[in-house]
Amino acid sequence: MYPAINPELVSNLEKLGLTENEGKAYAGLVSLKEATAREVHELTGVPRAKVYDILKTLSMKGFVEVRQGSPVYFRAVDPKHVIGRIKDEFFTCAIEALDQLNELSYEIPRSSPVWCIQSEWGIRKRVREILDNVRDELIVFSTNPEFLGEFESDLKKLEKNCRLIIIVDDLKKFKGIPLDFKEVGKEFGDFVRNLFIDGVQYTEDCFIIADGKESIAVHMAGDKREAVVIRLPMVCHLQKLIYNWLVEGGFTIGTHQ
Amino acid sequence: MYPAINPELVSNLEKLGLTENEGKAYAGLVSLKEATAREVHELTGVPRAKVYDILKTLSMKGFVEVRQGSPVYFRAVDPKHVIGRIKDEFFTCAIEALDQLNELSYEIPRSSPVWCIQSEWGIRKRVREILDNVRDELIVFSTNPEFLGEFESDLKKLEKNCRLIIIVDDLKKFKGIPLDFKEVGKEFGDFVRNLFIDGVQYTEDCFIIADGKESIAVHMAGDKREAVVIRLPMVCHLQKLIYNWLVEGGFTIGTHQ
DNA sequence: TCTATTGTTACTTTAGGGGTAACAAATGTA
DNA sequence: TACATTTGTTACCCCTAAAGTAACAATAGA
Repeated sequence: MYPAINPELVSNLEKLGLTENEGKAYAGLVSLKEATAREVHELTGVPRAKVYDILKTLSMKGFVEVRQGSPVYFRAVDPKHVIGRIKDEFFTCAIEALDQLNELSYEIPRSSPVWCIQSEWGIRKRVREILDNVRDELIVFSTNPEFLGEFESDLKKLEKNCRLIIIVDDLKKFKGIPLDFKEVGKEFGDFVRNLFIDGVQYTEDCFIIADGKESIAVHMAGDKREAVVIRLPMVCHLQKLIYNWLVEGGFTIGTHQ
Repeated sequence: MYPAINPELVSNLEKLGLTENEGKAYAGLVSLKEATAREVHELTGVPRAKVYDILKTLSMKGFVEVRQGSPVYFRAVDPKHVIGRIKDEFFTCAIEALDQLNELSYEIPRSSPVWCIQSEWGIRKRVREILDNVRDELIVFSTNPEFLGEFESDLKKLEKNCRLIIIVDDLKKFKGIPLDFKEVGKEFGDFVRNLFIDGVQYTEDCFIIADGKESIAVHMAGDKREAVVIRLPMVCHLQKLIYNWLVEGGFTIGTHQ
């Protein structure tokens, strides 16, 4: 059993670029002040056949001084100098790398965290995922009872587990769904039923905000369904807007069972 | 052939602790700003099967941000932050290692670069090595013609190739050796012939200074021969002392052929 | 439903570092 | 001078990490 060199020290020296045996040998020499290779081996456990090459490598790195003779004596260079040298080289390297990276014309992209999903199956799967991950609160807005009806069972479960708010444009359309609904004011209802963007009519099948963190907007663009997933920080803002609409816009409060 | 990421940049990032493929992927992302895994693969050449795990590893290290979706998009964290983080961790490690090394009670050893040789053959071999390595100047002092005579041929060669100064305590003793000698003053001669250290008589068979860099002192301690090899910086000082002795002490100048 | 793309897994190869045994050279002793 | 001991070196083996490839599973789009 070799008397241990502090394993943490060896680990730190490895992080600084030395191999395990180099770290042991150097630490051993620091401890012994001046020593033969055999003494370094006996203290540190570095194999005797390896210790000569390792000390030679350390010498070539400038971390160890050698006194030729038989036996050869080795002496550690002052740790302050060794660590200083390692730090300097690392710094030089870091600055150079930073310059090279900066030359790659780095710019933080400004695009918000938005993804488009264009397949029907993908949209439904993602909606279901979002519903599955709700913890505290879910806000739903819909103008399409057929689409919303697909998630009736999911929503029934959520009623029990979190604060569920479902807002629709027209209560009459959703009376076949056994859930509690709120209705937006007529003005807003008319607004969402008459959305045109670039000559294409949009209808908002579903807009969901989960826990104020993530939202998905499912809409028809012309005759193509598309979903957009949106994350922080816009979502919280949208959430507040919708709450405000609830309070200020005024709308018929009705429920169906 | 993949469009190369600057190999020097990759090498620098490796020195900073990233693997080769991690460095390539990170640099690729910095260059692309925001990209899919396939785009990173196409730019950098990192194998497509590897690139997902590598980007995930970089993400866990905090060097890359991930936007979930299909496909997943990746974005590089600002290099200034990444390199700053790496430097901070390295610094912490370096300081800790230095503290640990200092706890080993390191002291620069004060012993001068001196080695002892105790075998007759070793002494002769080392003297011969030193004579073989002379370039410009050799200073020899001796009180033992038998010992000095062993190196007559070596010294004859040196006469032609460098500045050779041989000083002896008594010219008469060395007349059988075909070399030019100088004789020390009587006072010094008496001194070296009557050296006692710890009750043991020392006789200086030979003292050699080669090129002002290395010296070997061969002496009898009692009835045991011993050699001491000495290196910088004391040697230059001794050399100057001897030169001064030559000039100031005054000694009979004689030569034998 | 089929095709293309994305993402993952399993396997192989290479290089570097660590360990051991044995040998050559040097030193010390009788 | 010969022998024993110590010093210093070489050859070989093993393991791990990283890199590369082929194939498969999952997902998205038409």
